[in-house]
Amino acid sequence: MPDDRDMLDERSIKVLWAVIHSYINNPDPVGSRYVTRKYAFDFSPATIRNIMADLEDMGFLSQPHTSAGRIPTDKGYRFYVENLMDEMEENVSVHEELIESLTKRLDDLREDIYTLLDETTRTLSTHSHYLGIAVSPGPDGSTLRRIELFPYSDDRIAVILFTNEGIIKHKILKNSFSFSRNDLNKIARYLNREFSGYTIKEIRRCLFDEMARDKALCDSLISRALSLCGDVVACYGSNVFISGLSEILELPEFSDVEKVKELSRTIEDKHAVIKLIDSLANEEGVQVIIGTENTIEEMKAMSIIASTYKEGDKPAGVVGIIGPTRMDYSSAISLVDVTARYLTKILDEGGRQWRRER
Amino acid sequence: MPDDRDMLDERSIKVLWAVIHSYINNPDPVGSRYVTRKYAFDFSPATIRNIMADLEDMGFLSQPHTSAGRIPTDKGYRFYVENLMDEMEENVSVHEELIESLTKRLDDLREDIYTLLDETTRTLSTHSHYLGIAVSPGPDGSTLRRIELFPYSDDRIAVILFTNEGIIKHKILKNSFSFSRNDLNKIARYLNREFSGYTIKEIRRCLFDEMARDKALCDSLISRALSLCGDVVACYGSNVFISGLSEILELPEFSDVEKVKELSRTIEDKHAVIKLIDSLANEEGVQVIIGTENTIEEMKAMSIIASTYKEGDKPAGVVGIIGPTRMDYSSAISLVDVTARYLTKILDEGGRQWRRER
DNA sequence: GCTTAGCACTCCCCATGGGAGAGTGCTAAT
DNA sequence: ATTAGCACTCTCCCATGGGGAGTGCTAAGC
Repeated sequence: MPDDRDMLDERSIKVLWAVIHSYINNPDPVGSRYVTRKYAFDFSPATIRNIMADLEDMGFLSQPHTSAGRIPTDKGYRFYVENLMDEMEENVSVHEELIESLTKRLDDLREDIYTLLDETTRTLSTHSHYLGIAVSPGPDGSTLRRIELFPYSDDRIAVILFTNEGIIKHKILKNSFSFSRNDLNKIARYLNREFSGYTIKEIRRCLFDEMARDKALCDSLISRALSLCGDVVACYGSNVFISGLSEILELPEFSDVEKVKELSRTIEDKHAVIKLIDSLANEEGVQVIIGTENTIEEMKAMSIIASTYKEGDKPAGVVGIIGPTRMDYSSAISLVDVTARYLTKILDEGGRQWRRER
Repeated sequence: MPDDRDMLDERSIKVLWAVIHSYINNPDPVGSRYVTRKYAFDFSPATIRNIMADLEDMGFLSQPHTSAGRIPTDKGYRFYVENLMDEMEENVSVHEELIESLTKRLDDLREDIYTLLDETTRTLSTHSHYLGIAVSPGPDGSTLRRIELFPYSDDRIAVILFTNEGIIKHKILKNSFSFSRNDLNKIARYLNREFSGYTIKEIRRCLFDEMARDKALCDSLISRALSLCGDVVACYGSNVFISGLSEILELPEFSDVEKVKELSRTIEDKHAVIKLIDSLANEEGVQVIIGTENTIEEMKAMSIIASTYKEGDKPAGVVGIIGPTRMDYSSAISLVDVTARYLTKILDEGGRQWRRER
């Protein structure tokens, strides 16, 4: 909202920033006297009071009750994130430490992205003291690298799926036919030739078309191969990783048990979380969702910082931080940014040799 | 403690049972008047008071403060679990419902034990309203069914491990040699011939012996095969699944946030949980650990009901429930019992055709 | 006209204290 | 051995009131 930006003079902006800055560090309503003293304004508390009253009228601040100090509204935080954060603060890059910690913890895991993401959420949460969250690539983020088949028991076969992103999925399929190992090798070769390099989503669509079109075509091995592939690809979904509950419980926001219950119910519901995060999956760079901007009722008191990590130049999955609206946006944002870039780099190194021109 | 049993006459036992029964349903200290009325004793409150005072002297009950009612001690619960539970209560088998729910949710998952166990904890927690917990088979619970190898990239190979318990582990190994697919097939055949049917732990020991003994023997393919196998087997560990935090937060025990923090810290530490559970892994039947009997400091206020599930007749992993000491032991125990048996059955059906005589 | 000092006012927070209620232990009577 | 009666203890709840922090408004000052 560039309008808002224009509505505020230098002085108001400074006051708004001071209130938010103070409130982020300490969740007490901020009073006029405190602002003048702590932030060394050349005005008396009375002047600051007038300014704060104006800011409240404009919707940037609010009062818990008459005769308490002001606290930022979601709109206030939004303004802060968009206009104030960078210019008011020299962005201290304490991120060497983070990168070091990421490197140390993640470097061995680059072949197994699920463990990798799980560890990532741990690192995010210990560094931010909020919830760390990660979503693994879904059907349109994962590119098939290879598929392997072999007999598992008399009537079952094992399918192993490798993707460029380092995801390894296995599935045991019950099959009415019994395939010889040779058959399976042939099928695997066929599927690899046909589908590797495509995303799971593309493969799904392709299978769908193929089957619709070629019902007549009855090369039985191929049609069996396709249906096999369909079975595996059908249940391909994102995984969600969240950690740091004990971190976030330390915040005064969660001294009320009801809040804790609400939060734990929400994050136990993976579907809700995926829905929440997926809307961000196609945006570039770090996304910030503040409080009520959120779609999930139980999360209206929380903010989300998220960014996609990529495989090649295609968005794969999402990493982020969930914390209270009173969040240290500045460091949270750079934390998420650095982490997403780091994951992208890891995937890049792992996937380079495999990426296929199309 | 058979001594205790003898120390208590019929009447005292009835009172003890009444106090525990009442307290389990409602966490208020139980008074003498309440006991006489609610449990239809033929004595006056004064008599009950005397009995309760005796029970307190013997350590079965305690008072939060003078002039409050009595609450059970851990020793009281222990006595209840060992002597009173079965005889005082007709064990209502509401477990058709549970089995149905297990069947519905788990039947499709029998080939993937991790998802299976995860769902199991969910079922356990929704039925008990406590925490559901499951530990997957560790090195001495898992029997190798099959090992598969194939090239993954120039300098890496993929190893897939199947166990009788339905565990499928994959690992990407960086290797200084480059193996041809043919080599890998040979190696896999060799390893399967040599090791399938043995537990991971046995394989570890065996590898160790072999390598020590046959350092001289330098059939290079075999020695490479062994070292390959060693790499995979080395990092084989148990997984822990826990769910139902939001269930357990509903209990009045957790109206204090400190308690919640403590609990969430504890269950976030998988190592501690494994340590806690592993001690039970070799016992038969359902185990009950009450409050301070526990080794972990933060869990002294909790009880654990756990049972091993088996593969064949060998204990594989553990399932259980974690709740407050004031737990509905009776139904928790049969819940865990039924669940463990069900898992055993599923494993049995999946593994029968594969079990190998030795 | 902007700024500020002064002041009355509002509202939260917390310590205090008293009363109701529940339950006990003891004693004396049955 | 059991029980009625009673004094006593302790918690919980609520009402009360003072202290403190902060506001809004008004009128005076630059």
